[in-house]
Amino acid sequence: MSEELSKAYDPSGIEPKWARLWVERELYRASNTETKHPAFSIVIPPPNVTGMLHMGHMLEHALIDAIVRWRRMRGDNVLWLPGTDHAGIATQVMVEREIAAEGLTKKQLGREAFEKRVWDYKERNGGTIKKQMVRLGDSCDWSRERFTLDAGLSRAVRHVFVTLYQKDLIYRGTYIIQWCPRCQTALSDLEVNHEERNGSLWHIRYPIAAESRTPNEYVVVATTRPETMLGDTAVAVNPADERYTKYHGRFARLPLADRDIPFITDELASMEFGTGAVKVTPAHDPNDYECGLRHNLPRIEVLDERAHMTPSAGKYAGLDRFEARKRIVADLEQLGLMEKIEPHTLSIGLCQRCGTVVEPRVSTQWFVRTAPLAKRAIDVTVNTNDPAGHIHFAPEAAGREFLRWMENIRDWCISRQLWWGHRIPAWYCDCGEMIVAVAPPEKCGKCGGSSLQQDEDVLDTWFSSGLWPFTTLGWTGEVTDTPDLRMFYPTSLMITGIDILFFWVARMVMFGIEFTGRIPFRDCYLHALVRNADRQKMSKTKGNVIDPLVVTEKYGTDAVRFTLALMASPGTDIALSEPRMASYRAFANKIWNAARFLDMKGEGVTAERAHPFRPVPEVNGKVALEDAWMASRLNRVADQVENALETYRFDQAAHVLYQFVWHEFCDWYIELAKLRNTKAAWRNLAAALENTLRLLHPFMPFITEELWQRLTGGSDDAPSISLQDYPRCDAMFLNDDAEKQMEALQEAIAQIRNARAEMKIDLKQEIEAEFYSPDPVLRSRAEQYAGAFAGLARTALDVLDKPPSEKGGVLRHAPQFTVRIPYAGAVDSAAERARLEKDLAGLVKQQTSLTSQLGNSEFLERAPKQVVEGMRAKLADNEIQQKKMRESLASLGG
RNA sequence: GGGCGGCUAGCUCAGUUGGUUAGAGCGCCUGCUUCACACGCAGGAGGCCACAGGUUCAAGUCCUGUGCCGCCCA
Repeated sequence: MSEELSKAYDPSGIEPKWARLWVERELYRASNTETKHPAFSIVIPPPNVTGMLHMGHMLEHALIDAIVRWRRMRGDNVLWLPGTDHAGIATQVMVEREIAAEGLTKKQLGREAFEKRVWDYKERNGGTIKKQMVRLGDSCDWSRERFTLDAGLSRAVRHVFVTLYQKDLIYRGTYIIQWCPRCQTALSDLEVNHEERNGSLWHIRYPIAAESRTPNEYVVVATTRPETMLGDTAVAVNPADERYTKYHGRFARLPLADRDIPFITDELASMEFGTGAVKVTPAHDPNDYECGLRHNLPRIEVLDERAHMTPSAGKYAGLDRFEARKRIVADLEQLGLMEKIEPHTLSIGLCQRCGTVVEPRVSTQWFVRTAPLAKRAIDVTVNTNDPAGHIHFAPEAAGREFLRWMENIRDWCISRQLWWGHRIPAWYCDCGEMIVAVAPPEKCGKCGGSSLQQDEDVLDTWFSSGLWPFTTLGWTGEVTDTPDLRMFYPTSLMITGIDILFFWVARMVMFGIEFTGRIPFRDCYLHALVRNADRQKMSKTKGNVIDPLVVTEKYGTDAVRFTLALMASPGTDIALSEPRMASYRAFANKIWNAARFLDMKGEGVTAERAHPFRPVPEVNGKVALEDAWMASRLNRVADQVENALETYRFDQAAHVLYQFVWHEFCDWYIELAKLRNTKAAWRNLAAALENTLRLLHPFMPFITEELWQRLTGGSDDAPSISLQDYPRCDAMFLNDDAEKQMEALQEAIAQIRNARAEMKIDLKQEIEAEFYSPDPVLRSRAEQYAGAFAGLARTALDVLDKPPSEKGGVLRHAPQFTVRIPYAGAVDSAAERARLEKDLAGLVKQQTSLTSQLGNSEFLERAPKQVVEGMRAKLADNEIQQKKMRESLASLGG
């Protein structure tokens, strides 16, 4: 190691350097020809090309990168393919805003010029994500970066569209759809969020039409949307509702519109809701639309694409929908037609993108017929033998959610009235013919005319991202076999947010099976949302956003990554807080200082020597207990981390590593090495640290790289820790005896420390203690490690070969040993007594429960032998300890 | 309205197929500049595992119901 390490870890001087070098050296370039190692592939959930990374991305990337680095170190041929999404509406809105600042609208600009502006915008802002990902150390293969509007990917989109159309899995039709009056586009059902709002239920009198000849006769309809009444074309009552039987076949006079509308009988009208009579507005309500079809009702549009009243609304024409509502309600009151107004909570649909209340609207759109596609998607999740493969979801609840949605799937509206995206490959001829084709047709196949207009609309962004796992590997529809596809498809794993399970995951599965005949990924891990410390959703408007780059600068990327991994409990949102990140910055600092300590000792380790950790013996030819213990612990930890990562338990993996590094490696192994101070001690310590760094690397890539380079010196053969072997458990090194003996010694030291603290004995003061164990091996270990007691507990240990006979002082018991501190002078007998009594009470409680269980014949018969034996042993220990404690109490007097 | 998940220490969360005195981090309390680290060391306090029933020799863990919180779908 060259220059000295700073006393405190400062990530800012280290992270950018490695971030840059990892990319420059192209360390993470995947090979599509190598066959010696299994391929492991993962495609990035493409962020919005003009966006910035938020905390959710950082979580996602921390998890992906952990898996990817781990797999790579295990020797897999790993591909993490990066890229971005054109994000239709989001991007278009940004550019619209930009040109609005210049006093322009997109219509004034025209389609071509507008599209050019968006591309300009993308050029200016499109690099941010990549820069951020590089900075965070994401180990992806930048040579394979993709964008959803790349030529090949666009070709694929057209091919898929045309193919589905030919198979009648895409159709064009006029239906009622979700419409955002602000974004001026159709939306899929998924893009509408429902929210409970306090509204009103207006009870309006609809007079019976003049032919009834009964003056002032009326029915009351209850509605949450009075402004749509001008578009009513019927009043529905339930066929079973006897209250209204007399109106069957008759008409109501629609107030404010002076039209007669028929009474119809339809299940739409619930006898329990409102008055049992409902107005039917087929042009503006999905249920009414269906009802209108059943009864062949006319549709009268009274709201236009901006949700303003149309000329059909008579004197209300031109008014905004909410203003129209006010006027209509006022006018009805004026006319004495408002029976009553009840408060009512209702669920309203909001545009996912802009929050505007959406408006159901009848229009001609393109749809994907999803049911046939969903069938296979269901099968690959429930059937392990589907020829397309089997997808495994984690956490499992996500898989169940996926299934439920697939089973109730509805057709997908895919056309969007935007100018940014994949334009629908359909052309219309003046003769009325429609041509759907991958390439622009030259002339109409029916009339031969060449005046063809391409469909104005673009496709839902999720349509192209649904193809992402294979289009990014070179699939275009015409090209279906590339070296990348052969090597990396189906991809191994998808890690993405649970919030886009239906938007994206569902569509990838359907498209993947339909077009490649195989599942797009084998495993799918759905992560939860990142919230702030108060469990609030982060939002710019609330101003409670934690910016990943800000906290990364403040605490270091490794600390933030580690926090996210540790908190990624399956199915639980992450309540991210700064104190938490600070504590893992402290963890990084701890690691740093452990390495710094070794650095000061001048102990480097070469890579060869450390693979795997094989402790060198002391000069007497024996491997020291703590070295055998460390070897055992390292291998066990490697095993636990591997199991955790294989099941995507990032939290467990991180937790195990944290405990091991801090409370075993640092608290004990380093401290013992200091006391031992032999060449073997330092060499083994360095080698164990090297192993530990490799174990940590997937979670804390930067600090481990920096320290590993310093520790090993690095080399051309070993340019990065990220290309070293990941430690794996070798059962040869597992050593239960060594672990048990170390634990006993640790426990004895802890007992003495505790006693000292209770007795308030200054640490500078050395004391004496007697140690006895019935186990001769443990006695000899205690003798051998007297130095540890001296160094770590400031205690001169006297190991006895029979239980302490002297009275007085303080006795501490553990199942394996007894410790007596004959330091009578300082004993606070009242406190000691209280303590013993408390412990004793605990033991008595345990004894009671144990004896009652062991006295239960059914327990003895039914419980496994192991459990019974364990309890017997426990009871024996318990009784011995109680006896010892009673003696101690007696010796205290009083 | 339908479905799902959660409720464990002051806070955020673990807790394997039911098995012996329920764990961690942060925070809190006490004492420490012990020559890697005060982003630290040592010690400690703190829990009717939401509530009520049930199954079982044995329940934080399984079942039923209730309450509260959250999410998804309509």
